[in-house]
Formats: sequence, C-alpha cells, structure tokens
Amino acid sequence: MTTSAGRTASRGRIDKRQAILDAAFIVFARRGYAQACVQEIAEEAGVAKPTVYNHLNDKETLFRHALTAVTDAVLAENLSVVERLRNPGPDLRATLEDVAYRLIRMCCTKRSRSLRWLTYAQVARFPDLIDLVLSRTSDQLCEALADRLARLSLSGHLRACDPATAAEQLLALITGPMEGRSRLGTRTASTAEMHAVATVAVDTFLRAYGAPENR
Amino acid sequence: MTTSAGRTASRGRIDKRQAILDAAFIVFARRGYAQACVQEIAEEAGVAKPTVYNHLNDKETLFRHALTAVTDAVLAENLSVVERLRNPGPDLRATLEDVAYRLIRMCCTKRSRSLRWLTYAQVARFPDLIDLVLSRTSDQLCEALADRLARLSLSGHLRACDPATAAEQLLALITGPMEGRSRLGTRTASTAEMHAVATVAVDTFLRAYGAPENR
DNA sequence: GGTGATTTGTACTTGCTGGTTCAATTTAGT
DNA sequence: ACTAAATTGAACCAGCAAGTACAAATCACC
Repeated sequence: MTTSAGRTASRGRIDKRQAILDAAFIVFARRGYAQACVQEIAEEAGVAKPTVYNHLNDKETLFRHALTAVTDAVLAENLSVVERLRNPGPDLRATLEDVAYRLIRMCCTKRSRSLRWLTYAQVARFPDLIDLVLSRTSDQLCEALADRLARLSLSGHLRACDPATAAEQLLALITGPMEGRSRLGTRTASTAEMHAVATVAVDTFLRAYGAPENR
Repeated sequence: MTTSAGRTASRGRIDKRQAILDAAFIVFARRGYAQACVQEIAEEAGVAKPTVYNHLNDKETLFRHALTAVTDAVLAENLSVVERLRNPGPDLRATLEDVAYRLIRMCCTKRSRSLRWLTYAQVARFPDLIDLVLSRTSDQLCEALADRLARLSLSGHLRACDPATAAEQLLALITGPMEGRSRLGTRTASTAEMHAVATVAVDTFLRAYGAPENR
C-alpha cells in the first residue's frame, strides 16, 4: 500500500496495482481461491511475486479487493439496463422483453458468472463477502427495478401491487430459469434460448401484474 | 445402518463405509473441499485415517461418493413432495401453497444447502458433478412437477399451457426469492417468511396459469 | 482357543504454497 | 548524470495435508 489513490508520488514504472487486481480476478475465476497460487497471479499480471505483496498485503486482501472492484462494475452495468424502464415506449411488453434480455445477457457474462461463482464458493471462508456482493448486486438491482415498477403501476401500465415483490419475482423469472439452462454457467446458452426465456418470463409477469389492457 | 445392503462377505467389524461417507459429507459441508482434511473426516467417523483409505481410494472419490449419495436422498424427498399434487383437493390454491411451502423447507435444509453449495463451489475442479447433481435434482424435480401440472391443465384446473415452462417458472418463483432472502443459505429464514414467499409465489403463478375460476 | 482379515496408531515421506529476505537492477524525476 | 524508490529474480522458511508403511491390537468366525 505504497500510494493508494492520491497519486502524488508516482510509481517507479506504470501503476501495476490495477494490472495485479485484474490478473487476480482472472486467476481466481480460473482456479478458485484455494487453488489459485500467488505465483500464477503474478505471472498473469506480468509482474514478480514480491511486487504483488508490495501492493496488496496478502492473498486475502487481494481476493477482497479484486472481488469488490468487479462487483461495482457489474452493478453499474445492471443499473444502466434497468434505467431503460424510465422511458417505457408505447409497447410496454416490448420494453420489458428488451430489459429482460439485456439482463440475461449480463448474467451470462464471464465476469458476472465468475463473480457469482467465487462469492458462492468462498462463503465458508469469507461469509461477509456474501453480504457485500449480494447487497451491491441483487438487492440494489431489485430496489432499482422496484422503483421503476412502482412508477409503471402509478401510471396505470401495471395493476396495483407491491413493487418490491413484483421486482423480486420478475428477477426470479428471469435469472432462475437461465441458471438452470446454463448449468450454473457451465454451458453457454444460445441467443435464441436467452430470447425465449426473456419472452416467456415477461409473458407470465404481465399476466400476473399487467394492467388489463397489457395482460 | 451397519451392514449396507446385500453384503454377503461381511466386513471385519461393522460396515464403516457408510459412517465414513456420512462423516465425509458433514466435514466437506463444514470446511469445503480444499480445507477438509482426511484426518478430520476420519475423526468425525470415529475411525482411523488409514481405514478411510481402505474403503475409498482417495479424497476425490470420497467426495464424489458422498455427494452422489446425498443427491439421491434429496431428490427422493423433493419428489415425494411434488407427488402430493396427484390428489389436489377441492382448493387448488391451498394445495399449491402447501407444496410450495414444503419445497421451500426442503431447500432450506442444512443438507440441501450444503449440497448446492458444495457442487457450486467445486465446479472448477469437478465440472461433471454439476451435471450429475443438477440432472438428479432440478431437472427431475421440474419434470415431475411438469407432469402434475399437465394433468391439472387437462382437468381444467389450470389454463392450457406448456407444462414444462410452467413448472420451470413455478420453481423459479419459489426458490429464487428464497435464495436471496436467505443470503444463499447464510441466514436462516423464519417460518413466517417461508410461508409468505410460498403464498406470493403461488399467487402470481395462479394469476398467470390458473383457470379463470382460480385466478 | 485359534486363525486370518481388518483396524489402529504412529510416524514418515512428499509435495505444494504462502510469505519473506536480499542483493542486483531498473526506473522516474530532477 | 544522480538519487531514491520501485521492481526483479532467486532462494529460502514454515506449515500443512495427502498418501503410505508397518507393527501391534482387535474382531469375526469356526
């Protein structure tokens, strides 16, 4: 932790910290926490092993920093997708299908899958990471979606309902089937399959929550 | 469960194989695969370390056998719950809520959670286990549920629909929210919370798939 | 009681990996 | 060019766990 963010005393060469964190996530995602050895991370970052320990104290902080960084990135992407519901076009169903499809694509990203997998896999060793990752992804995403659904309900596009549970269920209808179809990320789903899941999820959602004219 | 099943040539003492497998699952669930040392498994089984290697060749086969055994047990329990839909009473909604609630309770079992966690956590090391566990739990459960829903559809209790997707979505509505609420099994959900999730899941399911009089 | 197979305890080898040390080298800024 | 910081490569230590060897003890069965 020589110079963290302030950046007055510049590094001897370029800033290798980011390269190390990126490499750490890649290697952790490839091997898992226990199997990932620091040597491999150093090689992936194009750096010597002691340099890794210069920037991050030990393997655990390396893991935490790498994971939180990716978590923030994934959250930002997800939120930007949900934000599309702020201006629903005349065809609500089409807009929802578009959002659902984009969310599915996000969840199938290598980065997103690795993030879910790593947090789930290390729940025994780092139980607090579950809370951090889950609150910054699922919870905030659900919250944002609930906001949009509430407005849609007020404007008469959806029937009166509890927006929080509606959001929770819509997300479940989207991510649940995809998790099974993709074998927890082992199999890569086709575009057609993702479209199909999105369509059918929105269909049941609108049957349950749509205003009579959208049902 | 001293002597397992057929077992003509009885072991020197009682059959310790089952005790070892049970202990293995317990310890693997407690520590994770990498952190679980064979010594601890042996102690948990009340057995010496070399005895473990007498019955199971190495740590990997130990893991595989323990996991498949638990998989089969969990599947059997889940199937027995879905079987309750074979005789739906006059109140379909109540029956569905009962089944949903029981499934939720199953999913929150320590054994069931450990099974999901272990398979997910070791996907990098044993990718084939994902297929084995998923096909014997999610897939077969979904299949059985689809069978029951198809009959309900034919008998006019549900609207005409594709039973496979209906089952997939009902399971998603049940398990998805619970996975988030329980923080991937970190937090133990209250009975009230489980009932609430079951009720609201069945409600949206019936809004989307119920026959007009059940909607 | 005898016999053969199984179990047990202990100790050992082996291999791997996290983390450190250190002298030599390279780099950035002046 | 000079200095101070950062980087590098290599070696090194410590700990931990998988798997094995082996002699002593124990059990099932006759």
